[in-house]
Amino acid sequence: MSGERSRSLDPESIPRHFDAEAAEERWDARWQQDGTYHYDPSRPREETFVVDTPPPTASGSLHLGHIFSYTHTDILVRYQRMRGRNIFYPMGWDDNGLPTERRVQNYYHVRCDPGRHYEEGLRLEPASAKQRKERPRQVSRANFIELCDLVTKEDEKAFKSLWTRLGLSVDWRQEYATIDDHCRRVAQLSFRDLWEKGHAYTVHAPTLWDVDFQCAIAQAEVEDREKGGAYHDVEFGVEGSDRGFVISTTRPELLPACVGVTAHPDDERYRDLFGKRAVTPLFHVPVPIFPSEKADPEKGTGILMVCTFGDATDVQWWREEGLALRQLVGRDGRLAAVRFGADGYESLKPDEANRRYGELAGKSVAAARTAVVEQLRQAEGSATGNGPPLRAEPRPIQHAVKFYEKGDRPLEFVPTRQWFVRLLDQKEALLRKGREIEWHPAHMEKRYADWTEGLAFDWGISRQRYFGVPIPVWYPLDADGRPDFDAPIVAAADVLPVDPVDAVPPGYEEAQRDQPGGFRADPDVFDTWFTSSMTPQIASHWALDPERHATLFPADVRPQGQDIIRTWAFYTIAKALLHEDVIPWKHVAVSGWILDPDRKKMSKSKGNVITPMPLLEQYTADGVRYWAGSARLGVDTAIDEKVFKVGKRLVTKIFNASKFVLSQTAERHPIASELDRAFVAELRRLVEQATKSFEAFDHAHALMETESFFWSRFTDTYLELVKARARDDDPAAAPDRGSAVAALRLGLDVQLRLLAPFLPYVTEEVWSWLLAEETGHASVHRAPWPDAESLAHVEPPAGDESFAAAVAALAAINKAKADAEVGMGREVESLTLRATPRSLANLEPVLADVLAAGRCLEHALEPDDGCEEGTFAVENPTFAEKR
RNA sequence: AGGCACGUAGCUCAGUGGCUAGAGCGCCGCCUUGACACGGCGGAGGUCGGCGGUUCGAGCCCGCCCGUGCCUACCA
Repeated sequence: MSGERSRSLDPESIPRHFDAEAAEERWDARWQQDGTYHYDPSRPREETFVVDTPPPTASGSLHLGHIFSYTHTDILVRYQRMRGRNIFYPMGWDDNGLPTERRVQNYYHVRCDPGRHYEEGLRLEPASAKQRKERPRQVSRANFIELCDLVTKEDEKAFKSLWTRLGLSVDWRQEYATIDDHCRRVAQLSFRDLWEKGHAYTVHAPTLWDVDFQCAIAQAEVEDREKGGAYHDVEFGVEGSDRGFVISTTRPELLPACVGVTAHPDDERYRDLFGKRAVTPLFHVPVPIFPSEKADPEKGTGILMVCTFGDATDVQWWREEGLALRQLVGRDGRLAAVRFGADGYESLKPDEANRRYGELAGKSVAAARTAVVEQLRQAEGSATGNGPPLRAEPRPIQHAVKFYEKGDRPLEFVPTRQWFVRLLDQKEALLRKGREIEWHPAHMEKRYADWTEGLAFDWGISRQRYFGVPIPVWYPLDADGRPDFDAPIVAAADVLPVDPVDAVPPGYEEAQRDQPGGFRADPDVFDTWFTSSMTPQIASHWALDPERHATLFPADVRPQGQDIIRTWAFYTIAKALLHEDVIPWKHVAVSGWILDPDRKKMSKSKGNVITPMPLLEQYTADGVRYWAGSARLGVDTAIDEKVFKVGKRLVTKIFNASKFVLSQTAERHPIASELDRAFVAELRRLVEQATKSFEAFDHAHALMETESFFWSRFTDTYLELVKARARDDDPAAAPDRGSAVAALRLGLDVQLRLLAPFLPYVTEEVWSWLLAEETGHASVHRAPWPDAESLAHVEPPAGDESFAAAVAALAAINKAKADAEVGMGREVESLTLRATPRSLANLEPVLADVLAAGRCLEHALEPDDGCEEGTFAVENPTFAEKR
């Protein structure tokens, strides 16, 4: 050896405490400036790792759930980056949809009128109190979208600053918003492709309808809510007979919309009625009585009325039995004005029917219900002539009612014209694709499969909203001005994105808009999922840049929450299937829920949302990331401040231990002492385990193993054991000292790399002190992930047990000091170590380090076969006086 | 009602059929040590939800039950 000394850190140059907030700001700026997280488009697909980042709802509130799942993704990404992968990690903003619409309507006091044309240069100020009292200003869809853009830009800033503070290693050059031109183009191209392939169709049919938003809803947006209701027992008559029967209904207001009556074919009570006609009370409408397997003899009275439309089964019966259509509930949720006795509204007593219905028309569903019940109660003479048609007072029940997930009133089935994507004929293919994808945890695939198997409707993709991607379609109008829905004009690929309200279809002129013989624009927009189901293709520039698409699609991983498996994951898989018959990504990583300390799911409606910034300030970004990183994928996790605290403690410990290790200096010598070689062997096992865990998408396990090693194998043990040797000034001890300093530094280097994906700030901070220069890797986040190979230059230890023996012997000495209630720094004048001969043999090559760490002056060894293998007992210790 | 997951120390969680079931926090006691008192050392703390089965051996596998969460179904 040349006598050259290792470079070292002047501990005086390092602040006493780690200023995390300053470090976060400094490193965020530095990473941006250096392009540390930039994607390199020149590298091939095999070296690239593509993340299909969830675009957060820009107008949504920030809460801890965001931190949780996005941190999981970032940890995985940072690991892959250190493995040498070229990371494609974009960020999108999901800004179209209802939440933004509502905010913009309030903020500017405007309403969107899709029939209007774009006003160039329209600039609005936030509405004043005076303006709010006036009628809202009507603006075109394009202007409305501009306003939405303005508002969401602010929300995006808030998210971006949170993501930056949290240390997400996103490439901010790859940013998109689901309403921007590029996303609109991709969504409309998607529609074109589906139309050309025959997967998209338009039809006028009963559809799930929200009466407040006056908008169609897809199956995936429906949720059940337990609501109070009541069974109303209502007597019906039988045509040409003095018989009657009683049905039980929870929706008496639909009585005037009754178009049939059904019971189970085997039900003895009603068998003789099949084929006859029932007569409804109050309205005296004769309706067919037919048998149906779907009627449950156990429910209610076993016989029930079929209305247009009370529920999904009514829609089915209506189709299968060819029943009449009496659509009373309108798009606004109020009963329409109709006349009984007129075409399609047969009644045996039209005058009475119209008198009664006149009291209902124009009423909301709820108000009509009250009114009908009163009529049923008051009406004279039931069919059988014994009392009013309401045979008993309503019996309250609790039952599930379908709601739009963002809605306030129950959904209705209303016949409207909508666009659909055929999915029912794709179930098998969808299930196959689901099985091709690797789900983490694996059981999440079952959720997807369950949903897919339970699919009851095709995907309704048109929405009667404004802030969304317009459906790029016009309809030709015939000589009477009626649209031909069977021959839609779909905009050509090269004019996209297009708003058909402003653009004119080929072969027409603007003057022909809405004129007989002219054309009419489709005023609707796509379901927001229609766009967000394209996030992998949005990033890869599908259908626009084949070369980029080939490099970035399919993606490697889709991180997401379990609540949107049936929407985002499902629709994304469907789109990739329908467009290119491929899977959109190889892996899905599903994060669990955040639960509040009472184990309730955190949600805005429960009011138990925790905002992340105060936690970041109190526990540092690394501390918060530690909390997220310690939770496995798919496992629901309670918010527990203890865990944040532990994370912060780990950050502090890393800071202090690094300061110590890097300030040691010695002549350069190879790692040759037994304890040092034994430590490196332990380190090597850790590297193998952590790598294996990461490869299995188990970041939490990798963190646990690394953290546990750091405390119990490094700072509490190895570091204490070599401390004295690392500072030994005796020239004869130079090789041993050099070995110690080299091993300490290697140990720190490796552990910093293993912890870097979890704790990017503190690891980068201490890395920058010395290791950046020594290793030639300016950022620990671009340094290679350690592997067994990188530790192969250190000779394996002579014995497998020497490290464990050293740790156990030191623990025994520590315990002797604790028992004697003296400090760990106290010198031991003499002691006897008793252990099995084998344990003593294991201890022999590392004994000097143990005695130095225990500050033992005189010692004796006592072989004893009676001892437990691997343990040491300290006997007759005598302690020096306190210095 | 069906499905999936979970149930381990006071709390939060590890645990690959194989020694006496682990960690951290919290609790108790002790220690100013030279990287760190934002620290260290030691200790107490368990019927692994219950019952049965398979096995030489079960926290782990199988069956039933109880509890929790979620998904799906349930609107007459």
